[in-house]
Amino acid sequence: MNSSIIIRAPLHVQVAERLRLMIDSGELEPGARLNEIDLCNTMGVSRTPLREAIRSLATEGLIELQPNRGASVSIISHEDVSEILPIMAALEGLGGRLAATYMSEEKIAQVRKVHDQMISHYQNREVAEYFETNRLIHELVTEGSGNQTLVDTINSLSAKVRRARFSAQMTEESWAKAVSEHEEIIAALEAKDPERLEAILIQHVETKRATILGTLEDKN
Amino acid sequence: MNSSIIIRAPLHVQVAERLRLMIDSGELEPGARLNEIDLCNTMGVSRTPLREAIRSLATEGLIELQPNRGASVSIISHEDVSEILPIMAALEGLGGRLAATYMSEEKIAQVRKVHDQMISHYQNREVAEYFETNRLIHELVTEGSGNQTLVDTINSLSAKVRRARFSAQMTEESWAKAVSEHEEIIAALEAKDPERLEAILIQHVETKRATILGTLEDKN
DNA sequence: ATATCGTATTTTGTATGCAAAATAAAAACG
DNA sequence: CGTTTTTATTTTGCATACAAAATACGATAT
Repeated sequence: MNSSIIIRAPLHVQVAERLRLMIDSGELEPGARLNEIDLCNTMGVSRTPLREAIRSLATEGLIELQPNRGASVSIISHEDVSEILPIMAALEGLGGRLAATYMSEEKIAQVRKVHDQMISHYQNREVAEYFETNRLIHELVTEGSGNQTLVDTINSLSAKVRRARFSAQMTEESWAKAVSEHEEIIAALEAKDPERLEAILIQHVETKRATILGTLEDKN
Repeated sequence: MNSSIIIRAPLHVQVAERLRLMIDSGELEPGARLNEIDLCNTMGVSRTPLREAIRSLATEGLIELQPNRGASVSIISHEDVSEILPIMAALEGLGGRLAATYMSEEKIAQVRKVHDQMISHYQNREVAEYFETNRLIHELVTEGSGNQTLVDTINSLSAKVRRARFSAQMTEESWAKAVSEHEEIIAALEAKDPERLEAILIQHVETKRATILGTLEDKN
């Protein structure tokens, strides 16, 4: 009885993941057309699984389909970000409220640990590491809600906003504000104060909104 | 110059729509396996577009994929509904808040009209018509937010909950409560009171949750 | 030189074919 | 008989082939 059977994911799933990565990393820029044959060659697969993957990403909204004209990486506009952020605020707020209620001590301690790392990265001005730990904290808090549908929904929206690439434009001032809000987040979480955590997280997204919309170049 | 070119949707889109309809109507029951060849025959298309459509619906969550074992209509569990409804509450609340702020007088009047129809259907105990007008009101309010991403997100979640088919179990009491909440919804909208509309809509979903979870049979 | 038309090439859309995996059926064994 | 093993059938996964649409190119006319 071998219970550890290796089930390798179907090609269309692997391809979808790889495409997602290429889009997220910027290797495939917004607006870039996806030539099926080229992608098939670089990935070493046939068009069938590639096209299936493209359809998936299209329903996720990462890719746009034009009949008989192929697919292209969807362009995230100023307006899109304006629409998405209020939704994320509401959802992160909900996530925080639930997390403050249901999260275990161990998980909270883990968030605290990552939080301290993030502060350290902030002090050392290690931008990439800061953003990664920042992202991880939000992920951990959201997961702390115990609501997987919520996690998935937020991740889907978050992936779109991330592609706007506003990060570089962050000022010293807005950065400091974000960090101070994070101090409040961890405090509310440790105090297990749902209403407070919800309010802070909503405010936090509002700060993010101000930062992004102040600097985002609309390429439409 | 013919500017009204008829662009017929790609087969995989048509197939996806048809599958969505079959799932929503119950023609394809939760858990039902999707035999590719059978579906190809009934729809008169080849496996390629069918499979592309299946992949799309899978990423939407309407269908579940098992590697080498095909696709089946995903089963909406008690737990899924418990996860989705708080999210819908937050999002409908947000939608209402925005709608109360931005919705035009004309649009509000339109909602009032449908609301009055709904009340009439309620009084005549016309269940199907009641549910349809009810759904339409929520759709109009959400659309009144002017946030298309929000509309799409809510619709996607709503489609999943709808498949739980709890409607028949609605009691006279919970029905009356839902109607009375709708009176408050229309009042808050006409009064253009964002906070109040948000609060009522959140409460309204909570009422729905109580109704559903009290009656939903978990088939897992 | 520019514009327009027609042709060639590329690219996408759909169907089909083959291989591998899973399921069902049948045979062999206890 | 029931259980396992073997074989056959079905079903899915992936690749390829062909058709239709779109794009690129070039020739012709103005």
